[in-house]
Amino acid sequence: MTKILIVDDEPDILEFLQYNLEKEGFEVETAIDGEEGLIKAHSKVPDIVVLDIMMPRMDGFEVCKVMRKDPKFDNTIITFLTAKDEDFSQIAALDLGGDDFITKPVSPRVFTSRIKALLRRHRGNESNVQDQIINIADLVIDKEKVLVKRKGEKIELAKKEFELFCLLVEKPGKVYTREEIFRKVWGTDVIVGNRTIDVHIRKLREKVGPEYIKTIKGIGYKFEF
Amino acid sequence: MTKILIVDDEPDILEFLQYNLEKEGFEVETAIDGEEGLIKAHSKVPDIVVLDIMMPRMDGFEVCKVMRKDPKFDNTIITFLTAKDEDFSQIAALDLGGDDFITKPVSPRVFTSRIKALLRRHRGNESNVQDQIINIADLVIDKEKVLVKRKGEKIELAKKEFELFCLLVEKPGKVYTREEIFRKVWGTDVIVGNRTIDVHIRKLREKVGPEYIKTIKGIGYKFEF
DNA sequence: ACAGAGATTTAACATTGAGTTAATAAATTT
DNA sequence: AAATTTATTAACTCAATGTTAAATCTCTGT
Repeated sequence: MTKILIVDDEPDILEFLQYNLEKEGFEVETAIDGEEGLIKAHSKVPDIVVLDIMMPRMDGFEVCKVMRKDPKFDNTIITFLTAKDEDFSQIAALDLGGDDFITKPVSPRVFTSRIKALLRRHRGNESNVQDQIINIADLVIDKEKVLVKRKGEKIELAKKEFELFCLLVEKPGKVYTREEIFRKVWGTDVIVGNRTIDVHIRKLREKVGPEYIKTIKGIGYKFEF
Repeated sequence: MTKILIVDDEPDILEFLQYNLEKEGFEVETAIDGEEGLIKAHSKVPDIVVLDIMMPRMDGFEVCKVMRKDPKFDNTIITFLTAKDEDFSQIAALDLGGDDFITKPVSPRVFTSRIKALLRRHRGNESNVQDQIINIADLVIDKEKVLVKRKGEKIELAKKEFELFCLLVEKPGKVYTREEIFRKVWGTDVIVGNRTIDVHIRKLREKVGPEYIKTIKGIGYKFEF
């Protein structure tokens, strides 16, 4: 399901856009100002954020700037809503890392088709891709690309390391016993010595940082942040 | 969808042209001066760029000159907008690698039909062609011509090589397993030995350069830049 | 149908590095 | 402090990948 966050200080517009997008099957969140927008962006990690530029408390440019610094939103499309005559803002919008801007006023048909176009352009199809990307703490784990990013910095993991890390990350806090890890990562038929996991855990701690994987002595390991 | 970028310093003209072209089903981007034009050209890689000549910050000639140096825009048509009396500029326009010029003022009907004519001349038909051209890193991949260009230099790939390369390029970063590659390039019915892919990858690295295709040991290959 | 050229596949061998082991040190529990 | 569990390190192993050349297949033009 594609998540869209709309941030605008005019309740009418919010309602109008939300109604139309939901009719098209999108999952819509709204926020009434920049600060609320940021908070919601962090909790939901939407696929697209639509930002009005002029807003109280924190304008759209600020929100975009903050978001673009956070690698958590590397896979998030940012679009601005600009009044037709604010030409200046259109340049700024792209400079700040915005992907597009939509000029107000806009018809619902144009708006939704614009959103769909953005999704098409940015990814293969408008859904079922984001599931492959886990966003947690200051990490982005992209299963399709077999890649972990920490604060935007790419970390390359070997196959087993990646599989092990995914296992732990997918249930944060859950403690996995060695037996469980062997079963799920190595499979039932392979038999390896019992120091093997330790070595992999060590490499993970070395590569992604020691703070994420915690040892529960006598039981196993867990992902924590 | 055919993408058109219009660069002009008069907002009225932008709006006027945008409105008319969008009505005809084109995807229109606009920019208010040469610099913004260049930025947008780079991010969107339009099929046609319509450049006003006299603009603040960077004039149309400059923009054209910069674009024509970049092989990324080899498949982009550049058209100038000139005032009726500026004969001198019409010559210059073509010398600089422009494909056509349109004299202002212009009626919407004339303008859109002119654009369509350019598309017809330059390619088969007015749509569904540009999708066949992928622009990434310093590569241009033209599916119709079955041709890869690196920094403007032509690289001829054999059929299978080309198909394999396209597969990887179309989702940059995504790691394709050997099984996936076999299924998508060779099809389900053909069975070939397991060194076949390696040999093709080797040839690709030899022809287009070793830096684009990366091996993820134990998993597969990915395109990266 | 045939020759020739190029594309594709196979096979044989070389190389690499992920995964494992084993030996030892450190930490924690009893 | 003895026992148990985990961490660390470096060396080793082998399956996966890289490389090369030769064999086969597929076109294309005559």
